[in-house]
Amino acid sequence: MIPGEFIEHLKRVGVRLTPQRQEILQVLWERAQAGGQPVNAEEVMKCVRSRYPGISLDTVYRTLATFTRKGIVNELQFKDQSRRYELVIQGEHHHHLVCLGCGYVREIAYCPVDIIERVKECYSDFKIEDHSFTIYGYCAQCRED
Amino acid sequence: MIPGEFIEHLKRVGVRLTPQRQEILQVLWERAQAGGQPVNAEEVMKCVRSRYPGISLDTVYRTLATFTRKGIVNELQFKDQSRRYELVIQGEHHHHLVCLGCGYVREIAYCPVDIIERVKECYSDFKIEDHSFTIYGYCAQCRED
DNA sequence: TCCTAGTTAAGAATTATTCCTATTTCTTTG
DNA sequence: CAAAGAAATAGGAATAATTCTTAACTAGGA
Repeated sequence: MIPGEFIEHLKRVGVRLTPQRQEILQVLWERAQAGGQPVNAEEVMKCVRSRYPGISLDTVYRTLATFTRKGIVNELQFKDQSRRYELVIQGEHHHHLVCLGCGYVREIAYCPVDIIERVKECYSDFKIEDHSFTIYGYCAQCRED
Repeated sequence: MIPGEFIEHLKRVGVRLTPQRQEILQVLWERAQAGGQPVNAEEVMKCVRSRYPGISLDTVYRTLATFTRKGIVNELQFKDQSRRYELVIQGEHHHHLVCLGCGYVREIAYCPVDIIERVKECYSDFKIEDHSFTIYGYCAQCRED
């Protein structure tokens, strides 16, 4: 999807289209194109402000939450204390390899689907909504510390 | 390990033994015995204060960080914003099933070791330290909302 | 017993996120 | 194309979680 298609999608699911939301979407899109490092709200605000100066941090948080609820954004929580976000590229699913030194994030294509299936069977009274799998460690640059 | 053995272990690795630390360890131990719900710092403080009234929240945080570094405690980060901790029972390794409604945590015995191995090969320049795997959803009580 | 490096309490500071409220603005409908 | 209503926004205050600062204290070795 390109930003335009996301916007179509948002309209369809009844999300009102404001310039703030469009700019936020644009930033997420550019991030995804530029290697896919997840962003936190603060970073999104800074990027958006270069084009839309008045935007408030609260709006960024609210919008990211809305996008997450509508399924076009993934909300990630790593060991550091801030939430990070990434655009959901349709047909793609991945997990993360996170450097504890510099915070750099790489995508892992593998997903433990087999375990999720097993859990679905064992705990049939539990309705699975989501899952996260993250590997932490040190990248080549950071390991010599 | 019983608390005494943890204390031996801490002494061996050069962690000074203060009454605060002993009480915190005791609380973690009792939690582990009582079903293993991970605790956050606030809860630990409350429990400890019933026996050691003066303890500060800061000490709890520092101690939990120390225990984590020494490998006797696991620090967990779920989608809610507070860190949770659990005693490391030797020879045991597990992941978590977390209810997004009530926050109840169940242990999952399975671990995606195969994927971790594959990642170790693919990204040999990355030194893996740790990993987390969490499944989110709604438990039987919470799913009827 | 004394010494000292490591530890603590208390409160201030920081960081991340959410809430409040008056104002503004999309979008629908007339 | 104007009006109305619901939803969204800015700005700042509030909350929550965690960390920092500093002076006083203490465990454990000499």
